[in-house]
Amino acid sequence: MIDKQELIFETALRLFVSSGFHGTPTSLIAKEAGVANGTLFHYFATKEELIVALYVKLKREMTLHLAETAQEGPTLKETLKSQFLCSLFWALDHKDAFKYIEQFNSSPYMAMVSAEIIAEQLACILGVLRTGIESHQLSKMPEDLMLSMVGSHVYGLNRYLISANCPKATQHQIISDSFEMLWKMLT
Amino acid sequence: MIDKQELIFETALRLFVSSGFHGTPTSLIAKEAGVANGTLFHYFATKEELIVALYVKLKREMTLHLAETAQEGPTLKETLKSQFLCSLFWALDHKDAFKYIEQFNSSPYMAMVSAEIIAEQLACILGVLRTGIESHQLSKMPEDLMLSMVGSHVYGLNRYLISANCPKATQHQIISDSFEMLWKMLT
DNA sequence: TCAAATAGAGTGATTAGTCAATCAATTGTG
DNA sequence: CACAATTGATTGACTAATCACTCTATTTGA
Repeated sequence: MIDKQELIFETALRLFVSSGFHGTPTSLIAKEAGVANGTLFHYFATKEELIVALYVKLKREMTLHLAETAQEGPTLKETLKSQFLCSLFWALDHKDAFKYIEQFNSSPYMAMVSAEIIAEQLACILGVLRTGIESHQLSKMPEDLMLSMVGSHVYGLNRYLISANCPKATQHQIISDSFEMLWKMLT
Repeated sequence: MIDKQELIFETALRLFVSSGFHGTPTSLIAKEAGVANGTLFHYFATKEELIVALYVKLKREMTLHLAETAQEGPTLKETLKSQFLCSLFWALDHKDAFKYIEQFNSSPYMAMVSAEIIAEQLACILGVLRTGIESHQLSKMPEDLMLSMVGSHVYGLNRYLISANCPKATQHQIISDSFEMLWKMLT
């Protein structure tokens, strides 16, 4: 038996990214997912609930992947680099997911995500940064500011990689170089 | 005589930022702007046209402000710093405009803005970066990548400043420090 | 006098969400 | 094992409301 909820999620992701929240009616999502209109509302009470649930799901998947894949290195720098690389590789493998997260982040729907959920996503990287600041390996600055800087760096680099569409080897080189830039910036 | 078009722009900005594109009907924009429904469509043929026109207008204002305010310094670093500071001060003074631009940037409406318009906005900063790369004062890397990095840095810092809501003096210190970080990263 | 600006009621299409009716799977019972 | 009983998933026609946009009449200003 196919998982209809998952089907709805996948279809919604694709449509929301290509046509926006407004531009995709729930009826179309249901149709393209091959389920009945009512089924969608069996799983999600409102369209808004679907939009938010999809965001939380994608973030969870990203965080989970990071937790499973990123290696704890012998030095702080290597640990951070591993997280950096894993995040970017995940994003490159999940372009739609990444676009959706960005779109959602700067939309008013973002206000509907509880602080706990947000904190849950950041815990992993926050731990590393905090250690770095405390041990004076990283510049002393507000945690949130550093989080914001690192986050923006990752997002910006990813946007470039998606738009530039260069070969894999070049991509890896750029990602690696970018990490060095980031590291120089943080220390 | 009050400028109704400007009134519509201001109201639309406020409502779109607080409720999103979908969440704000044109009828509400007209009502809150104190004009008739038909007047809105006298100035903008469609809702989409209003959304895009508002974006272009805000970007123009931002670019114009930068062109008027940023100083050409004796060194490349000082020129760049001036642009950096001016951008951030403008953003702090126009929080809604900044949020709107972000929201628009990562929405499918962005695809409706012509390449020329986008290039027009970037010309100013691009000139400085290009000079820097050519004169080997900045690291050698793709122009677009550097643009993306600088842009993200500005956006990320601004998001932090808006959320942290610290006193003016602290803000200025953080902005100044952040520029040093950015400079370290680029060289 | 005329064109542009403004008004606001009206319209047709769309859409989020409902609901009553099946269907499939599981569980309880003699 | 047979066979109700129960539960939750699924359907798709339906509706009430909304919304983008139109139309026509009126006003304004040069």
